[in-house]
Amino acid sequence: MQHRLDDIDRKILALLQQDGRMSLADLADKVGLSPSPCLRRVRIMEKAGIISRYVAVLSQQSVGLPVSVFISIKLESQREDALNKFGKAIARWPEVLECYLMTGPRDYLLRVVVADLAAYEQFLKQKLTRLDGIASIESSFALEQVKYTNVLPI
Amino acid sequence: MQHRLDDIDRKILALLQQDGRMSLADLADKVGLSPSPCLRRVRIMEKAGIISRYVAVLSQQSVGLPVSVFISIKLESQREDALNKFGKAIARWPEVLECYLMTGPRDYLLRVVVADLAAYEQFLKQKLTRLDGIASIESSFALEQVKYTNVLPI
DNA sequence: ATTGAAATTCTTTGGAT
DNA sequence: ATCCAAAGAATTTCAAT
Repeated sequence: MQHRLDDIDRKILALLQQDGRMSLADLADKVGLSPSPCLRRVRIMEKAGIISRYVAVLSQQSVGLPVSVFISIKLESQREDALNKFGKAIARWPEVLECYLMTGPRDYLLRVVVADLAAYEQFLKQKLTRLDGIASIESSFALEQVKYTNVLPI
Repeated sequence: MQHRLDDIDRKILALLQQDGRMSLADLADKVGLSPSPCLRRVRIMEKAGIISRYVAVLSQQSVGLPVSVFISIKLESQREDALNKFGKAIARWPEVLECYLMTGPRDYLLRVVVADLAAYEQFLKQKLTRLDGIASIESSFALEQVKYTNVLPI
């Protein structure tokens, strides 16, 4: 699973993180290879799971889902099965874009994306609060997305 | 800037969010169009900014950056120029993948990605705490990324 | 707005270094 | 491990509906 990345690999990753549809010819050119070894490297990194997937990133605004809500959740029990059960339930809901198990007083941190406050209320009432084992919920709203990138500082 | 999406558009977006490299032939087939009108729709949504970009998503683990830290920051002043200045400084640092201006007692919420605790300490000491105007900082660590997706529930 | 086919460009394979 | 060149796919354009 461990794979030693050299400078060319890192350059390929940096470029593909910025433009996942860059043509192989361009990519090869920019890293100083010809297309076939460049493709070879890309395929190796895909198979190794270094490149997980290629996706289109949409604008939340443009599709009518401008609101990000961060929800901190404390469970009644931190036993592993309780945590796992909760995690699985959460992961099924499409409104939840990110979910982290956290250190500190709160167990989970979620980023939930909705159209407006009414939709958020619906999510809370019809989904989140119907789960068993929640001790407390705390919500904060994002007024502005100042930065949002997938680019890892490799 | 407003663009009315029909069912086919939404289907295209759903598919491209899951696989940004799906071939046009496949995509067209799955939404019940021939390639050219399908491409037309994609191009329109790209130009309208609905599709912001195409990217490769990497595994944090595999590239040696397994740690996500959420940092809540309160500023001394919430004046617009103070907020903007802070936002711009934050956005420049590659360790910061996400940054939100928030409601409530904390002004900013950041997701910072690092290799380990030592790298986090470096980030704090050499970057974040050197900014003027910070009243307080609070960090929580993600033990596990339970869900992380770009797929918006359109 | 969509079709279907032609033209172009890109990806992918394989033999040679 | 990389290069070059040929083969195979895919994207993109355009005249017609």
